[in-house]
Amino acid sequence: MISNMAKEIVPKSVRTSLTEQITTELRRRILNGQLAEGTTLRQERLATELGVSRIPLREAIRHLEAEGLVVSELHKGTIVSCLSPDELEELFGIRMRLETWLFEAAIPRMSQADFDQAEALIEEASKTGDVSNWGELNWRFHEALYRASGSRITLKLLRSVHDNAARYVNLQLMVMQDVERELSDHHAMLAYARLRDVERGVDMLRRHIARVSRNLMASLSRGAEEGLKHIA
Amino acid sequence: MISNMAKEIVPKSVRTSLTEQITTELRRRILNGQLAEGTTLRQERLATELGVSRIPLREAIRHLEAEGLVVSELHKGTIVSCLSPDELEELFGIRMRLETWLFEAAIPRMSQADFDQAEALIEEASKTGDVSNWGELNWRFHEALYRASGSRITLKLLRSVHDNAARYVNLQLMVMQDVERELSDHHAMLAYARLRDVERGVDMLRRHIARVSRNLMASLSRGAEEGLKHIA
DNA sequence: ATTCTCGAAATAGTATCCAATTATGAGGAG
DNA sequence: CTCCTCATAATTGGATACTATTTCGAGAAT
Repeated sequence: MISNMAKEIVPKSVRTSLTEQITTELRRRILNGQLAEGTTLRQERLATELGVSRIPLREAIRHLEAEGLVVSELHKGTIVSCLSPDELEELFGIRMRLETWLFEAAIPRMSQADFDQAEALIEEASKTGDVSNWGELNWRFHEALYRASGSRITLKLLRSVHDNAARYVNLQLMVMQDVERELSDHHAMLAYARLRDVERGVDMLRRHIARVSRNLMASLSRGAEEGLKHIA
Repeated sequence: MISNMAKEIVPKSVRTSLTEQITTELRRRILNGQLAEGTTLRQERLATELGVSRIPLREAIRHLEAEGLVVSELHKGTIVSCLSPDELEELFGIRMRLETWLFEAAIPRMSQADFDQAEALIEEASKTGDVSNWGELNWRFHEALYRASGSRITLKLLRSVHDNAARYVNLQLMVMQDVERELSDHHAMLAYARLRDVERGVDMLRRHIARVSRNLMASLSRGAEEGLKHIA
């Protein structure tokens, strides 16, 4: 009985398989740039480094492949995937269509707890100077805004979309000016949500996504020009 | 040289790993109902039956898990996932937002080959009496309509959404009347695309998705009532 | 009838081995 | 010097055997 209760101290929901832990770790490394795009994932090297065998490692790689973060080619191995500017823009197109939908459904249903959490996440993001986990905080803020919509599946899908884009967003210089603009957008969206103003809130979100996309694409093409200069 | 050419007779792109083959086979079984929702996937039994070892089988299962077709619980195994009516409706919501977007972008760019392929798929679907692969043909038709949009990522994502819904659509009685209505919708969408009439084409698609969703949900609630009657 | 215990069965993970393919690199032909 | 060839190393893909946990159900004890 006592041993049984002792077990329950660690609830089942937090016990995770090794595969899942490896997936999370590899995803983290890809998102923060530790594993840059194009890097090949060597099975034995990674397995040794992480102190695991190849079975859970390979399962984790398959999971990341399904998420689009890596691509495998038969007998050649797995590399961190590389998105073209068009594909990157496509991700923002998906965000635009799905997030405005969820936000519209969520605003009338958001609870005080939702508001508080979103507020806290803005706070946390404005305090931390660490750029490497901006993507994580950014996603958690957006998720907090949409969770009340109850759209579990779409949220899971959107997290993957955010993950795929976050690498490049993080990669951008992301000057402090940009960060502050993002934060002020977030403040505004939350404020409209508090007022239950669906129309202005959704419109704010729409312009927010459009601006982030535009800035990123502009930054990318600047980077491409720099690259050409470098070659010349 | 000659041996080199002989190799090329089988292009690299069609050589697939065992993991991929297993994934496809399991997905097929889930979609056609051979593996009903709630069924547990026994690793050793399946591995023996398919004549493979557990390594590629487990990788395939992880892939399907990422697609949402199965869910795993630590130490308990993997079962074919089960969607609630709300979640099913959510899938159609995603389709509505993303497919209208893609179709709008695709119509001005569709080639004669795209039209021909879509036409052929309608033909094929109207001839075959086999309901079990209606979902596959249905998806391939829609994909043919959207491919010209060039949105590779969104298409991949939508295929997964279709797969998740197809099980339930197939499960429905899907009386011949419904099938004919679907086919006539498809004909109309293709016709508007040929006319490059974006507005009417997209509107047709929108109503098409809404009707399929409505029919499915109605059929489900009828089924639930039947279930209650059966209990009583 | 309820609870407890124990053993069977399944999953999770490790270690090791082999086959198939790809990458590499030294050496030769032009 | 460059390009091609071919043997060899490295890597992935897959199979097998084994151990450790955990779940779950049958039967025993109360």
